Amino acid sequence: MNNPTNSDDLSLKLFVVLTRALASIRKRVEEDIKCLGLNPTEFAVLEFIYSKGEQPIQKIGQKVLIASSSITYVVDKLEQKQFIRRKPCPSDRRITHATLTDNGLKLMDEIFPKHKDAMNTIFDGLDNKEKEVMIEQLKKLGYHAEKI
Amino acid sequence: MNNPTNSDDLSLKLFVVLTRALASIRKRVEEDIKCLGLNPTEFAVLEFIYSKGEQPIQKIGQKVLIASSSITYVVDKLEQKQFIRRKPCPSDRRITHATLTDNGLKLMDEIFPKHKDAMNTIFDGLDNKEKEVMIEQLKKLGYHAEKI
DNA sequence: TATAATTATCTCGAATTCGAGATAAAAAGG
DNA sequence: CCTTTTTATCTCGAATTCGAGATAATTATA
Repeated sequence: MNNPTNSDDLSLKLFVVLTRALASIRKRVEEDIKCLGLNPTEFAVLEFIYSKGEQPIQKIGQKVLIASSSITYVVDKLEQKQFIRRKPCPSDRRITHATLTDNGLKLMDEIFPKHKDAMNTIFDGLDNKEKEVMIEQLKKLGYHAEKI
Repeated sequence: MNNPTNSDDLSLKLFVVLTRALASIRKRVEEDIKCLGLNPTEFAVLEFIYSKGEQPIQKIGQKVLIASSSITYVVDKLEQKQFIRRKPCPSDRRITHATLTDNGLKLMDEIFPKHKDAMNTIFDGLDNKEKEVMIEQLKKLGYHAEKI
């Protein structure tokens, strides 16, 4: 327990535990989503447009952390599934917006509340206070890793 | 700050922060590794064999959390790079072990200490006490998500 | 023992992601 | 106004991962 070599490997161990915990969590989140014929990236894109309204494709990519070539692919898929539509921007012809179709809006109105419930179930291993603490600590970790 | 709607979305927020923090961290870890011509999965496989000695391919897959078809692919790559070698198991002819080559052992002897240093730098946003707390909380989260 | 179930690995095709580079439009600098 | 730089999106090919199913060996069961 208080083995002196322990502190050497705390970072390694934290990395492993972090990776595994998020893998377990993702598995559950994915289960919640894939029965709708969506993968996590597609859901994240819909979620972003749902909360912020129509968005330039490039902004979406930044938000869901994927490369520009990948966001093109995801938007293609969502357009095929009729959940979003591309809409050229009148004031800047480089920009294409993605906007929810009626279909997409109806879908999100229906599934988003359920999704939040599912998330609360998945994260029920911690109480609210613990979640708040972990959010702060993760931000610290993330900021630090970002600016190294 | 103490907005009453806050607690509703704590799980959602924790998921986002968790995802982003790990993404930032992974970017750094990947930088540390890719200059060796390895990707994170390949490194994890080498790390596992390095610490545990030669292992059945299937055990490696379990440890690094990838599907059986993927571990075949990764072991192929590492064999091409001459860092590991396949070795049939004499007592069970279904099993193939993967073992480090001299090359692979030399590589790991050289890079593993450096890797640990890099990890300590990456995780330097938290002190040891905070890391220990986070490890425990993440385990709770992971166990819970696992057994839902 | 013969049959069924399980286990370990592999093959194959599909899905998702990336990076490099193309194209086109807008902005900045002279 | 012309050139250069930046920005937004897309195309293409490669890398990585997965799931379904094949094969072969081992173990369990009738």
